[in-house]
Amino acid sequence: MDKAEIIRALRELSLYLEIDGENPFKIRSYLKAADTLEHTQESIEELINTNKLRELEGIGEAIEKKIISLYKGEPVPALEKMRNKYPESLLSLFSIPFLGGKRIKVLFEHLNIKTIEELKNACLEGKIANLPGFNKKIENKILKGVELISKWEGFHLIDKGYEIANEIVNKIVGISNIDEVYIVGSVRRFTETINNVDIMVVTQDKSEVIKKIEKELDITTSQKSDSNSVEFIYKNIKLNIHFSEPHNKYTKLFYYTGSKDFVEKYKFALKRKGFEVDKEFNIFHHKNRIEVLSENAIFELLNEPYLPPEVREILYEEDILKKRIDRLIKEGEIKGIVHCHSNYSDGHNTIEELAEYCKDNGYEYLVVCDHSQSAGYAKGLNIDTVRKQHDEIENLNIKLKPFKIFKGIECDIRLDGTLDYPNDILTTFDIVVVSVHSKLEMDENIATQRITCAINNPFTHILGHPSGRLLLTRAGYPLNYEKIFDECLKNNVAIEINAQPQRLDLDWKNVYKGMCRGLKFVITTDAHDIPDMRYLSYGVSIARKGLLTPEDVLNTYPAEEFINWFKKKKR
DNA sequence: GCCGTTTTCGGCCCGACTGTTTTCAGTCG
Repeated sequence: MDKAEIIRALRELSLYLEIDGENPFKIRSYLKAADTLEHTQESIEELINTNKLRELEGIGEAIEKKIISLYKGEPVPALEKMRNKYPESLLSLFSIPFLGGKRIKVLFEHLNIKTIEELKNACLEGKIANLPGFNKKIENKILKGVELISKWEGFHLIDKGYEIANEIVNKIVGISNIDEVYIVGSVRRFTETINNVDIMVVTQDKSEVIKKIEKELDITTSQKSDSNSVEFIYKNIKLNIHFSEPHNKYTKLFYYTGSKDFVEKYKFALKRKGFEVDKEFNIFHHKNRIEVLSENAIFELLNEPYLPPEVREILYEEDILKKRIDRLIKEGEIKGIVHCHSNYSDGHNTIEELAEYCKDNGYEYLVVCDHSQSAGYAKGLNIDTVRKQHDEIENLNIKLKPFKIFKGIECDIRLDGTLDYPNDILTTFDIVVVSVHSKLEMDENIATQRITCAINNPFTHILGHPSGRLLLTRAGYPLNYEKIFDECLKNNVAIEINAQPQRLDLDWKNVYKGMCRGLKFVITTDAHDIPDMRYLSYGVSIARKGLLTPEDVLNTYPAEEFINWFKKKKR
């Protein structure tokens, strides 16, 4: 087994033990060990061969033994026992809100419920309200959760899409008879979630290439196909391989990148200009096929500016789009990394390690934002720890000069809209990011009021992950965005674009709307370790989809300008 | 399960919400 599979097995075991009613600390120890392994740079081979597993936090004798067995592909008795006792499909029930190990066990033992489908039917028949640990309200909440999960079935986060798309490109690009390979579809356009990966292959020998791709990817079940595309399932994701020939690769690149509505709009515009467009997006003029030598050439036919894939959507006002399209923000323009967690709270790196990473990668500043005191689950900082952290930052600022570390905090917004520290502590931070982490079940009025109150707090600088959504897991609370945007403008508060792939919050459509109202943004990594820093590019893609330019994004500003923007605040 | 030790075993992250069981179990972040 490789490292990822071992980590999955440890987490699987912890879920089984939760159903089995084991000691909660034992359950947590497997999760902790999996977490540690995930955040360790060394390969699993190295850790085992140099006997270093036990040196890692949370890995003792028993878990070490299990990891070694898993690595060698030998059975782990504890895991085998659980797999024999409970069906594997039972674990999928953990994705439903309000279902934990205890209730899942009751469902299994009383009604033999093993799948989400069976759970849904039992809810609809009103069978679970009377079970021990359940009631009518919980039954309704579970049914609601099941319906949400079903809506997202088959969808994946964009990072998974990228990972799979790149893996496929790397695997097939060397196949003889393939001229070129492109990532197309929603992955190329950077939608936050995807339900398939689209790859376009340029070849003159389609049937031969299909066979070779099947062999290379070890997939044989071609689900359905037409003359241009073949559909497979690869690692649980729907994979479409589209084909083009060298002479029509750019029109097909445009066509398969989409979005569907965007392509339709351009097709219509071409027809209005006197061109003919066939089903495969070949373009003709007076029956003569036009040689299209780049994607840009399609835009030129319409005297339109080239639009990068991220903005090939139907949303924008034409004049706003045209004014901004040449100046869309680029990743290289980001000068400071904002909202990172250190090992003071639930991050895995020291502040110095984070700062060194930023420095080495050419950034000018870092804003450390650990969790505030009421976030006990994430080791939120009490007041003494805040002071200790500030001393450390001051010392590091002397050591690392001219690199600058700002004292930030991700401060919880409490249910009544107040912040999680008294004013005399809030005033010691350079940057206060305010976020909602708990009590998320709110209607639009309550949520808007709570967040408005936090925006109006004189110490607030940035509103963090505004919607509270976790993509494909949790919808987040509804908000009156117009009101929130206006309050931010009034109070000189910026809005975060959180680049974590499960958040991507603020949503790009709202980024566009906020930009139109004149809001300022900060693209943050919300990194909990150094590898998480790679997500910055995701945040930049969301900003580009929202048509942001560097002027709209405060962390493209040099350190002094960045911090001065917030000083305009009236206290 | 792990960890730190008074090296044999107690503590481990915890406050808040929910529904209803008026004292707590289950779940969540």
